[in-house]
Amino acid sequence: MPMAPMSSQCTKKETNRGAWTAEEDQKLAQVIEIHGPKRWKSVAAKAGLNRCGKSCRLRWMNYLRPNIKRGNISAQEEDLILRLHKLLGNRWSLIAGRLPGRTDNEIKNYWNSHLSKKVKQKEKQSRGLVAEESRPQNTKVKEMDFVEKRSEEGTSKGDEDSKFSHIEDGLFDCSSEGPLNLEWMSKFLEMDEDWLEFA
DNA sequence: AACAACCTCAACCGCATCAGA
DNA sequence: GTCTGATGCGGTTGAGGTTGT
Repeated sequence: MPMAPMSSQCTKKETNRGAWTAEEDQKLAQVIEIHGPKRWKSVAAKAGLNRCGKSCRLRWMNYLRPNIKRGNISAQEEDLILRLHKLLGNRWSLIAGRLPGRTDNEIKNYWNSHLSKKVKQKEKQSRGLVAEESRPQNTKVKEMDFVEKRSEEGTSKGDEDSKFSHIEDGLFDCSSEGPLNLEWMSKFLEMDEDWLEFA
């Protein structure tokens, strides 16, 4: 699939662009099997691929990596994405990290094509329902308050990450536990509003 | 059948951050 | 401390597929 002009990092020489061929995939997978998924520039060179390292990394991460699930996002996964997005915002890589076999790109695409519409619709509906109740606070508002509170305390962009750090690094970090227990995560996320209230 | 409008998703871009020299 | 290249991330694009007229 031909794309726009070359990025600055791929201008040095003529590089292949657009859709990957099966042959390219095979070459890339072979080299990564031997050398591992690092030093992408040299991986591209070793594989004899006329691709920039960035492109190879993306292809590996989103398509060739082992244990990648493709398509058919289950209702449970969808629910999890919705909850995690409510909690973390557009931090796709973090959300993907909690969904074994799913990539940030896939989740981002799924969100943009399916869930964002669903959420908007839901919001519209609930807005209509709660209009009379004049209830000013929903979870999102609470979350924004929390972020604002933190920024008042002098948190910068770098510190913004730290507002999640106790979650990410502690009880929320499942990376070391092998395959994620989705049920457990869903249950945990049921606590998200309580957590935001607490924060 | 033909065309338009819409949808999906692989791939690219630009920027931020990290790591090593 | 600074520079530079590598890596990672979120946003965006556009080809190809699907659906509607």
